[in-house]
Amino acid sequence: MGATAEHDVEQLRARLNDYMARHGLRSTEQRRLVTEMFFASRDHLSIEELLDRVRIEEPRIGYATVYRTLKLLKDCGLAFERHFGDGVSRYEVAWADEHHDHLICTECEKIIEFEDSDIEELQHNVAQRLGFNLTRHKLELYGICAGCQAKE
Amino acid sequence: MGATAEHDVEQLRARLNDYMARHGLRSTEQRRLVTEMFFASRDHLSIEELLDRVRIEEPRIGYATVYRTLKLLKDCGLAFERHFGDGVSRYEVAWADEHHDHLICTECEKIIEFEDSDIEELQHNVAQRLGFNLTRHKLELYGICAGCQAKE
DNA sequence: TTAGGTGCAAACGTTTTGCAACTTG
DNA sequence: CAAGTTGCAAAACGTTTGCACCTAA
Repeated sequence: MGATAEHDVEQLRARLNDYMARHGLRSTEQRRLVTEMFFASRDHLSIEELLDRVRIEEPRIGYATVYRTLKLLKDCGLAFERHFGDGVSRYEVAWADEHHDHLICTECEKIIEFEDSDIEELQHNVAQRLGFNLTRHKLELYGICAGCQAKE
Repeated sequence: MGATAEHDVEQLRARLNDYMARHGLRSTEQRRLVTEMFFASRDHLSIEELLDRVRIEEPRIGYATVYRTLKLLKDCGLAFERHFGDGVSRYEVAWADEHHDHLICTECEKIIEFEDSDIEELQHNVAQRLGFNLTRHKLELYGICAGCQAKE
């Protein structure tokens, strides 16, 4: 755990607990384990990848639990679900202080995250012009990364 | 068929025939039917919707054929595959002279297409800055459309 | 004590594949 | 006639669900 660029995990826990309390949901051992593992992840995890990590600590967890827990996190806005072309759903933590889009290399599958507030502003303009009240967006750029360009 | 805003279907056929010739693929009755129905579509078709349309003309076509034909069209760059959140893949024609993104109402599922060259320019800037050679992108804006806002 | 959660396995819906029969070039 | 294509049905895939048992509050 470095000292820089830490996100506020405590805030996520608080938001989750709040949501669970409001909905009469319970804080179980499995749920805590799955959410903590998820909050600690830095990637775009598939259910299976997350399950693998969780099972290191508690091998008896079934994957229905992971599905259900991620659905919960999605519902309370703490996880985003992404689809990058292969058949699987991937999830990433919805940090309160961060929004980013994705730049994906179609050769090596590397995924770079970026933020561009100019683009976001233009998106809001477009939506407004067409009468929409914008809630979220998804921007994915596909191309060949510098490394793969050099290899060719 | 109106006189305005016609796309060049002939060009699509030429590109397809070229691709098939280069890869030793054959022009069958089914393939022609599926591709023509697809080229004539204006929407984001699911496999099932396309199959329904095709079966009006030729009821004996199986859906594996439609899947395989759309994979072919995808491979030669004449069709784009889209995922809008429900489980199904949707396809749209990759017109050479057109590019657009999507604005999706999360209430009524209405999909509006738009183009914004300013956004596209910024996308290219971002990609360039990160060393990528951009080949395509996907931008989806989600929100509530004017009609659904009024209803609430 | 009871509403909610878990783990398993079966069910689900979409997509892919193996194969024998058929077509295209 | 050789190689590609089709239609069917079965398999595969990721995901969801029903249920009996368990557990947090």
